Parts: sequence; C-alpha cells; structure tokens
Amino acid sequence: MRVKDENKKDAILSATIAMINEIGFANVSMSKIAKTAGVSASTIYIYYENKEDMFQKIYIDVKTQMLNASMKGINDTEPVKQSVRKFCENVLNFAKEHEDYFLFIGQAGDSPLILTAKSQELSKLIQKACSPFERGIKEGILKNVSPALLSGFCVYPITQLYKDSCHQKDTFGVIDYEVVFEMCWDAIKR
Amino acid sequence: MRVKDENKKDAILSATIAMINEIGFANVSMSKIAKTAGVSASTIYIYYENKEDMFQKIYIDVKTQMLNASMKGINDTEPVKQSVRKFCENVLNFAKEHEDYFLFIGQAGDSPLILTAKSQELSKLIQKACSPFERGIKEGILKNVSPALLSGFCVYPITQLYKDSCHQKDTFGVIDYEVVFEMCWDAIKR
Amino acid sequence: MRVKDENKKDAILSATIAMINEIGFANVSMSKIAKTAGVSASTIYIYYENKEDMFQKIYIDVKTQMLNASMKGINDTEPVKQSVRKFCENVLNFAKEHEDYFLFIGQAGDSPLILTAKSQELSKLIQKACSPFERGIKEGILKNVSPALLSGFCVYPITQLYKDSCHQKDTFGVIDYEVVFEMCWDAIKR
Amino acid sequence: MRVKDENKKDAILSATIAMINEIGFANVSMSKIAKTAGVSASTIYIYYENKEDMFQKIYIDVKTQMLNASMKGINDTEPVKQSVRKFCENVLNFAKEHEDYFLFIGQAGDSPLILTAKSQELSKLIQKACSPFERGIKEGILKNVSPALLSGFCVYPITQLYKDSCHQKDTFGVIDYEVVFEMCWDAIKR
DNA sequence: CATGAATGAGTGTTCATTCAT
DNA sequence: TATGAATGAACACTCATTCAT
Repeated sequence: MRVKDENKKDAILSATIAMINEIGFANVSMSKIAKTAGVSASTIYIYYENKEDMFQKIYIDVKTQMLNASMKGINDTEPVKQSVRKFCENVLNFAKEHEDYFLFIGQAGDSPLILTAKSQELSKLIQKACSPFERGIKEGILKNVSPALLSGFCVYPITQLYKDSCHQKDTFGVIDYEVVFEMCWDAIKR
Repeated sequence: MRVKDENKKDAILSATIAMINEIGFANVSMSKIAKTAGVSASTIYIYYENKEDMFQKIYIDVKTQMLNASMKGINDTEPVKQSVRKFCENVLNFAKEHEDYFLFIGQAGDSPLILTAKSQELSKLIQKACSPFERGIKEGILKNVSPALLSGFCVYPITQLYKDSCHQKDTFGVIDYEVVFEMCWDAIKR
Repeated sequence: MRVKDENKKDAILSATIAMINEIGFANVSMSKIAKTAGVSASTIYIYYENKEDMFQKIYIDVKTQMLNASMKGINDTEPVKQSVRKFCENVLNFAKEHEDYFLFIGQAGDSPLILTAKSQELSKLIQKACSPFERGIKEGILKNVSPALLSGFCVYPITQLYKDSCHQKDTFGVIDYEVVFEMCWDAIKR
Repeated sequence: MRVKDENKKDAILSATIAMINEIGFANVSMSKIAKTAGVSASTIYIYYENKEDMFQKIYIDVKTQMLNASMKGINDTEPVKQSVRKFCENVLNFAKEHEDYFLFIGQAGDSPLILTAKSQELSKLIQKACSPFERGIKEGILKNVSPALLSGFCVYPITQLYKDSCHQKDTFGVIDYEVVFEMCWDAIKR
C-alpha cells in the first residue's frame, strides 16, 4: 500500500493560500488549486472531504500557527508591559514573515464558509493568548475590562494596518510600529 | 421605451448584499442574485457591465454611504474630543443600523476582486473622514502621527469588535461601547 | 425574449431513448445525450430539472403513447375476442413501429430510478387499457380474475418475446404471432 | 501468500446485487460496492477483470442458479402437466426466496452491457429448461410450437407479475398463483 | 427596458482503474 | 492477497454572459 505523501498535503495547503491571496476567495476552485499544487484535483479529496472541509481545516491549521507564534517567548515573571510588547511584536512579525498566511486569515475570517469552523483547540489557544492581559488586570496595570477586549485592541489595529500597507492603500506612509505599540499600550493601560 | 427602473437597481443591490452575507462571497452567482431580486439575470446586465463591475460599484456605493454617515453632525467648532466621539458613535450606529451593509464591506474589503476598485470620490471621502483627527493634531490634543493612523485606531477596534459580536464569537460578553470609546481616545490622545 | 424551441426538446427525447438502447441505462450521461441531440448539455436543464426528472418525464411521455396506441380502434360493441385481438396487435405493432420506444420502456420500467414516477394520467390510462378485459369478465367469456391479470397475460408474453427477438436471442426462430395470440386467448378465456 | 478468499468474493457478489436493487444499475460504482462489501475497491480487481466483467460473471452466476432451481425435482417419468407445474412453482419459489437475485436478473437482463454475455453453460441450461416442454410436444399434450415459446409463456407472466407485486404496482391485489398456473397451462396445452 | 432561451466554459465531485507497498 | 494512495477522465450541474424577441 502506498503511503500518504505529506509533501502533497503541504503543496495543497500552500497552493490554496497562495491562490486565495492572488485571485480572492470567490475565485479559487479545486482544479485551480490542484494545478498550482501540481496534483490531480481528485487527489485533494484524499486529504480533505470536500472544499468546505478543506478551507476550514486549513484555516484552523494556519490560525493555530499564528496564535502559537503570538505567544512565543512570553512568560509570567516579566513585567506585563514587556509581555504585551512581545505579543504585539510577535503578531507583527508573523504577519511579516508569513504574509500569505496572514492575509489568508484576514480573508477567511470574514467568510461565512469558515465561520462555522469552531475548533476546541483554537478556542483554547485564543484563551491562552489572553493570559498576559488577564495578568495585567489582576496586577491593576491594565483597564478592568474583558481580557479579549484588551487583546483585540492590540491585535486589530496592528493587523488592519499591516493589511492596508500590504494592499498599498498608502493612506499612511511607512508605519512606525514603535508608535503603534505605544498607542496600543495607552489604549489598554489603566 | 421605459426609463431604467431604479426599483430594480435597488432590488439588485439589496439582493447582492443579502446573499453575500448569507452564503458568502464565493457562493453568490448572478442567477441567485437575480432570483432573490425578483428580476431576470439578464436584467442585471442593463445596470452593470458584468459581475466584477457590479461588485465594485456596489462596494463603492455602500462604502460611500458609510463614510458619509461617519461624518454626520461633526463640525470644526466643537472640541476635538466631541468630534472623535461623534465619529466613533456614527461608525457604530451605521454598523448597527445597516448590519448587512457593514458586514458586506468587511467581506468585500479584503477581496482582491474589489481592492482594484479605486474611486476618486472614495479617497476624497476617506480624506475628509480624517479631518477631525488633523484638527486634533494641529491643536496639540492628539498624538502627532498620520491622521489616518489615528482614525484607524478608532475605526478598526470598533468595527472588528462589532463584527465579532455579530458572528457570535462571544469571547467578550456584551460590549460596553462607552469603554471602547474611552480606550480609543486613550490610544490617540497625546 | 427567445421562445422555447420544441425541436430541441424532441431532439433531447429522441437522443435519450436512442442512447439508452444503444449503451444501456447505466452508461448514458447528460453530455452524451446532449452531443447526440446536437444541443449544449446546459440546454437540457432548460427543459428538465435534472437527470432523474428527465428520465421520469420521458418515461411517462413514451409510456403514455404506448398505452394510447394499445387501445386504438377498440370499441364496446364488437365481440370481446376481437377487442382482445386488436389489443394484442396494437401492442405488437407499437413495438414494431417504435422499437426504440418499446425497448426503452422495458429497460426503464425495471429501474428504481423510474419506479418512483407515479403519474395519475398514467394509472388512468392503465385502467382504461383493462376495460376490454373487464367487459369480457362481465360477459362470462373471460376467466373471472383481476382484469389486470388478464391484460398482463396478453402483454407480457408478447413484449418479452418481441424483446428477445430484438436481442437476437433466437431461441425461437421467427415467431408466428398468430399462434401467440391464440395462446394468449387460451390463457385468459373461460 | 494467502489464497483467494471466497468470503470476499461472496461479499462482493452480495453487495453488488444489493446495491443494484437499492439504487439502480446506473448508480452503483465500484467504490460503493467495495464499501458495502467491506473490502477495498482494488480488491475487486483481484477477482474480476473490470466492472463489465464483474457484472457479466455475476449475472451468469445468478442466472445459472435460477435455471438450476427451476428444474429441481422434475423427471421424465411423471406426467407432463406435473413437470410444468413443478417448473412454474420452482420459478416462483426462486423469486420468493431470492428476491434480490431475482430482481437483479430482471434489471440486468435488459441491459446492453450484459446482453453481450453469451455463456455456453447458460444456453445449455436454458435448453435443458425446455425439455419438459419438448416432451409435452412429443406426447401431443402441448401445442406444437417452439418449446422456448411454451416455456416463455410460463416464465414471463409469472416473473413479470411477481416483479410488479414487489414494486407494489398493486394493480392486482394479492395474486393467486394457483390461478396463474392454470392460465399458463391453458395457454400452452393443446 | 426587460426577459427567458441558449451555451461554452467551468464548478465540485466521483469514477474506474493502476500502482507501490 | 489485499490495500490505500493516486489520477485522468468523466460525471451532473451551474456559471457568466449573449441573443432574439
């Protein structure tokens, strides 16, 4: 019996993300993805049940990577501000290093097709990404509101701004992310 | 010879937005829109050149409405903080009153299909929406960074949070937008 | 507005029946039918909802023709035996003159796909085709059993024998249908 | 190296016949059969050359069983009428006891795919099934026509009637097969 | 202006079959 | 022997768009 070729699965994932960023969610098709990935369209169905399943699984996969990356190097013993700063930098760096993944998450997150993809692991990770902010609240350093709200006030501006800069909306010139971080901090600090 | 029937055009616009929110950008088709709008598919081609043109024109139309709404009641003579507060409230109210339009903008804004839609009128309006923040900088009340950045720090958290609450991600319970505004203000104020 | 072209519908019907007889129910496809009919595959969907709907409607159509043909020239005033003879001849002649229709009915009738096609008109016609046998029972000329059974004893042998002769099973040489009729009559007469 | 597993072959045969009766000839596929049989699709190709070969071999197999069953307990020394009666009963009993086989034969027999399956053994059996009728002719008890015709006049009504009763066409109420046999006999007797 | 008929190109998916293990 | 991976070809069906009315 032939064994599953993980290269193929990777190729499908990469092709999917690349195509979605290039021609948009609405215009990708299984056959286009297959062609880009260098496999037969029917091969995709060995790895995923159908189109929707594929999108959801890939979304969860990539989002998981992003959430994990966002918590890299953060620990409970350092000052909260340092944790938050690391968090923001991690998010930004992930966006920079995996621009395709990052833009994919942006597009996918709003699509009804994917909204239904509720993953336990994902929500666990999301909760985990809130922990620095929880600590900040406990320590009386951050505003006493939902930790998710504090987290959102860091993530949303950064991601949206980066997205805009990718799409060359150039309403802002080059963004000074040092300033952005300072603004995030001001927003959430007590 | 009759004149173009604005009712039909409206029906097409409404149907398009409704369908996109319901089944997602990827799954709408001209015939589905036509059926929902109660017109023949070929009728759509009287009002729009083709599918892409339709999406772009509708996007510009709706986005224009949102930008106009966001500036309602704002004037140069009132204190900057009051203008900013009005601005935030306008954005939130538009989202609430036209949830379908609002979610549509979210989905459409990230799609490469629509990113190409550069409209002069639109960028004029975007610039206009920055004017309260420009004034804030001049008056030394707001941080001395790009006005678009300041505006973004108000718009992005609000819109993303509202979007999340629509999609029931319910990581946050009910959002207290009074608090949100305070955070926005802290982020941008000097 | 263009008007529906009945020629196209006829072409589709003919092509469907021809293909089914040629390559069998299991092997016909919408595209093969379309090619044979000289229309685009998508055109078929203007006339029929889907493949199943098409088969059922065509079956009902053709079966209706056969049932009507089987009653041609039969009236209540002639002797029962004459009616029955006409009935048998009509069935046989229909088979001869519309061999493709006839073989199609044979194949289709056994397919689960079509068994669900219950048509009121059809059952009315079937009932009508029993009337000569009902009369025969009343007059004490035919066996006192279900008229449908009497009818079946005429139709089944004739149709099956003709089918076999089409398929060249040539277990029998040339069939003398005069003899066949005599056998049918012996089977059902009192 | 293991030996061909007859259990698997049986499972494939059963699955094939079951599926064909359930979803129809047109809708069965190798993979569906494999799944139902609990084997891998590729395993089927160990036992049969391809799909067509499989259908033909299974048809011959099942038809052989039916023909053998139809001759059970018949011998030359008993009166012809008794032989014919046994023959009819055998056919009916096979249909009752192996309804799935029986319906399968009905569907398959008309399919061009299978008509090409000419088997010497099969024609030998068919001929053998005519022997009681041949004897009847010689003895001057039955009509002097092709024995196959006589046989057909027994088989066709019975099988068609039973098929109809399976498919609940219920044009006839409960069928009294005693009567049916009497009709068959009247049809063929001199 | 408005529409349903018409279609070639495309959709997602399944097919029968082969291959490597 | 037995299997899951792999695939090109085919499947039923929908697409965006055009055309005749």
